[in-house]
Amino acid sequence: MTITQLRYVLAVAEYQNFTKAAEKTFVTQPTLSMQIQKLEDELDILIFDRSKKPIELTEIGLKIVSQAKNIVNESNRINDIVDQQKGFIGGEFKLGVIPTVMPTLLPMFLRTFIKRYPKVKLKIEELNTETIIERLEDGHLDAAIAATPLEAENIKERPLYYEPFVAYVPENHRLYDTKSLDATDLDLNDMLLLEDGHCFRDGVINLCKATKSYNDETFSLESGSFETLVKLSNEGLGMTLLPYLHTMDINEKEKMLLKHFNPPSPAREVSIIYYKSELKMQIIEVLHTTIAAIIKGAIAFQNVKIISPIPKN
Amino acid sequence: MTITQLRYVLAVAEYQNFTKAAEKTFVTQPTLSMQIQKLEDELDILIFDRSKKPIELTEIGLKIVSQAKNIVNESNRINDIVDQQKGFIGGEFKLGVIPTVMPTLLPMFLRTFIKRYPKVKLKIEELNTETIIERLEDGHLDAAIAATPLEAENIKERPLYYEPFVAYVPENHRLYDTKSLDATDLDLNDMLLLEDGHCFRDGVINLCKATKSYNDETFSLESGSFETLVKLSNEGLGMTLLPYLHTMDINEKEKMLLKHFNPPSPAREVSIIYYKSELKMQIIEVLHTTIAAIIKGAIAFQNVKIISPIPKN
DNA sequence: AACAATCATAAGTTTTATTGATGGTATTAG
DNA sequence: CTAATACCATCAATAAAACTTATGATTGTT
Repeated sequence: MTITQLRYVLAVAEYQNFTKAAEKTFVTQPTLSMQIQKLEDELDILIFDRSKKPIELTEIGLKIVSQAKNIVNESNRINDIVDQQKGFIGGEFKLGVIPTVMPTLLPMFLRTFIKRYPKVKLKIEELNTETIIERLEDGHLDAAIAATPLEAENIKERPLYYEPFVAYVPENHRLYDTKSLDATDLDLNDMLLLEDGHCFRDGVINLCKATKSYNDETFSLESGSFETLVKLSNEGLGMTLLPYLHTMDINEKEKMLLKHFNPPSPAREVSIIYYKSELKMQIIEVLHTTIAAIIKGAIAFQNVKIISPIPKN
Repeated sequence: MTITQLRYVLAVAEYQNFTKAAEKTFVTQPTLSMQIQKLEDELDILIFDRSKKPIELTEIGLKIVSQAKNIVNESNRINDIVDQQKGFIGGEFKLGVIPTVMPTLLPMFLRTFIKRYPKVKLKIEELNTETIIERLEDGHLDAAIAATPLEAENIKERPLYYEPFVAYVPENHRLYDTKSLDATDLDLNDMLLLEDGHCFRDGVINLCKATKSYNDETFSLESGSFETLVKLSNEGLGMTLLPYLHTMDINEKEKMLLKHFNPPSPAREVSIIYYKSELKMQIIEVLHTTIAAIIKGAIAFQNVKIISPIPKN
């Protein structure tokens, strides 16, 4: 049994296909066939049921894959240990970012980060929370930035900042003349939301549900970007909520229409999250430090109430 | 990096000597030199400081060894998984047993066990508790039978049975005429003990200390076997304590001199113990079942008070 | 100074991993 | 029903690696 063989097994298990797995592991298909057979011979069991299309794991194969992940993870950690000892911060690092954080946070810290840690080859991908968790678990992401708390079993979280929700209330809206705004004033029926799949949408729904009953079918208009949401709002289609950082780059006229909540303002917790194996922890560490430091200049400390990003019911 | 290389590193770290490590891993010394150098090159660090005699681990080498143990352990577990799936109970199994359990317990279960699990190649070694813990931690033992609780960090315990202490009181002893015997009646000053290093000795000392003050220097006579102890006792040199199972094979005349304690009788807890990695757990499982079942016929359930086998102070 | 112990190096051999070519089988499209 | 396709296994050849024996270098010991 070799670590290489275990890597091959993991690849085939993932792609359910020897040919694809071979590409991903940068060897030819016969190599995979032979090495996996060799392992199967050595253990005197079948890991894959090749009669099924696509290929399937056998009962014992499932257990072996699970253990193989352990072993491969633990062996990857040797490199981490060495890097840490050398004080080396570098190598490829795959970071996932949720859509509603991507455009505001990234420009703020990216320049600083790559200047400070030029040896880190950051690969950033915009993904929704669900996909992020999957990819953290299968090792396709090293870490991610998402709204928390997630209550995901194998995922650890380290909060970066707390971003208040800010209301954008157009002139014709029932709340336009309200001097002071509370979360309890919100009503899903006259509010514009992001389209399904955004955790910020779920956060807002949780926020409203917490205070009012609502009718599931009245969400009439939805969009994928806050920019569109603001424009739709200007057209008199309802108010909307924006994360604080997004309110910094709308124009002056529109800024007049922003209403901050009375403290404790509803807010989302934005964290760097990573798989429990804690691989590449040094890089996660410096990412955390860099982002947390930069955000401190942008969001003043406030009394906030964290809204869960997970859809309830 | 290969699992083999990691095994070599562990061997050299253990024996602090390439030549000896080579023997133990069944390869020649140049193989070790080359493979370890190759790993060091790949990681671009030095694992061993070869200038020291005997050879020493570097700072980073220490961390790598610790992680290598993880990896090797996890990879050994693959075989366990396969065996478990196959329902196979077999292979070499190294069991340590403390001296005061060895002669009574072993004859009781060994025949049954090897008959029931003929594929298990049991290697049994008599060792004191301290050595047992070391060997469990470095993987030279798979499990052991010892008096518990041990409060050893990386060792798990599963109690097998509770063995009462029985007093052997010769005719001239101050307690000879006592009808009912309590732990509080004991005094280290007129008692014969096993020589230093036996945990049964420590248990007895704990038992006495719990009730009476004592003088550390009065232990005048000590022996390595209960048989000798009984004979010395017959010579009028004091009473002694025996574990219950040892009282079953002394002669009839001597049996008259045995005094059982009033309940709750002081007793030792005898457990099967193993390293936290839980390798070869299937065999540990069946050992536990076999021994516990057999002992049930020999020791009736009693109200007992467990005495710690660990020397206090 | 000779010796022993111990690790490194070198050269040659054996073993293993990998590849490109090909074959067999099941599935799908025409 | 046949041709095409997708996909894994097998084979033979090659490249890479692991390992061995022999030997050298260094260090500490008698």
